[in-house]
Amino acid sequence: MKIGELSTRTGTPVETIRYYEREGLLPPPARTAANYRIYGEPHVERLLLVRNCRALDMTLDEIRRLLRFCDDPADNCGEINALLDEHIGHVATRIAELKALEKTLKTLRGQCSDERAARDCGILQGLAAGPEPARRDAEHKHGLLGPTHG
Amino acid sequence: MKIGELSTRTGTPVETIRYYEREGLLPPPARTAANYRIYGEPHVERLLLVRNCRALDMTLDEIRRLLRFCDDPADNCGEINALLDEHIGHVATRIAELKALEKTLKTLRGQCSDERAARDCGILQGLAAGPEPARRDAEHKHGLLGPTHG
DNA sequence: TGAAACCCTGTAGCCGGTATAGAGTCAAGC
DNA sequence: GCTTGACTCTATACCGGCTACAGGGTTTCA
Repeated sequence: MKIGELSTRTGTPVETIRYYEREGLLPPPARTAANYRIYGEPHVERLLLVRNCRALDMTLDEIRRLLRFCDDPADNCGEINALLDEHIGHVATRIAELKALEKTLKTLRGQCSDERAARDCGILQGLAAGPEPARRDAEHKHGLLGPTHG
Repeated sequence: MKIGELSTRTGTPVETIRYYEREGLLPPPARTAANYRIYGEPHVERLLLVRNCRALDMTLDEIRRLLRFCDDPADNCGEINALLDEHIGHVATRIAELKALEKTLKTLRGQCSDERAARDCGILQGLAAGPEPARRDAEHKHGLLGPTHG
């Protein structure tokens, strides 16, 4: 099948498929005389595996590590377990961070209920003062967990 | 004060300060004869406000909208309240998404407890099958809320 | 035969920075 | 007055994970 069919069968944009190939997540497929990529069932399976992992918010690097085991199915799977544990840790950490954030935001929101002149707005004052002074110095590193906004 | 002092006083890397200036979050400061940026107290306050907002995971665009009210303090602050409500909504949505993710990941993790050959690993099998088939078609758009990993 | 739909490569953009290269400037010590 | 080192400047490239072109070539179907 050509790339368009692989795209519809996996729900993956064509450009993303080519991107994954460049990134080494999909092996370079055979080509027709006109240089069109030609895929088979194994490619479908591998791409679906990649997309499932992405839906679980794994990085491409984590996925690359996982795919090594598809290529060497005799290897001990301990690393898979470790990788998943690590990833679950990432997600849990991020949830905790966001919950703290939500609390701060709600407190801040409570400082101004009605509509006033901006200079009297408790929210703006709260933001200028610093909602959580301790956070400021803390380098604010998410580690592998990025911000909420893209 | 020069940019280095503004940097240490606000815990903001020098490059980031220049970046904020380019992005219109900080006004272009006065310059010395040697073209060095010179800042005063108002710059410190404004930069701290920006950094506080970033610590709350607001986008630079949201912060720009907020800063308009610092520049026009007589304006009605209704939009500030709306902006914050919207942002709280973003965060709440992302928390819900991550909790669902965490659940899926934990279920998946439960499929392989001991160390076996990768071909027999329940996790890898679960990933190949697709942990949550319904998600696959759903375009998987986070809206304004990005992935967990940076 | 000709138009539409597909495919190719290459490049640039998104966000919020971070990290360089290469040059200029300033303060302190000798 | 001269050197050393810390600071500053601009400009540019890079990160992840795509997405969106531009400018071509190919296939398919009427």
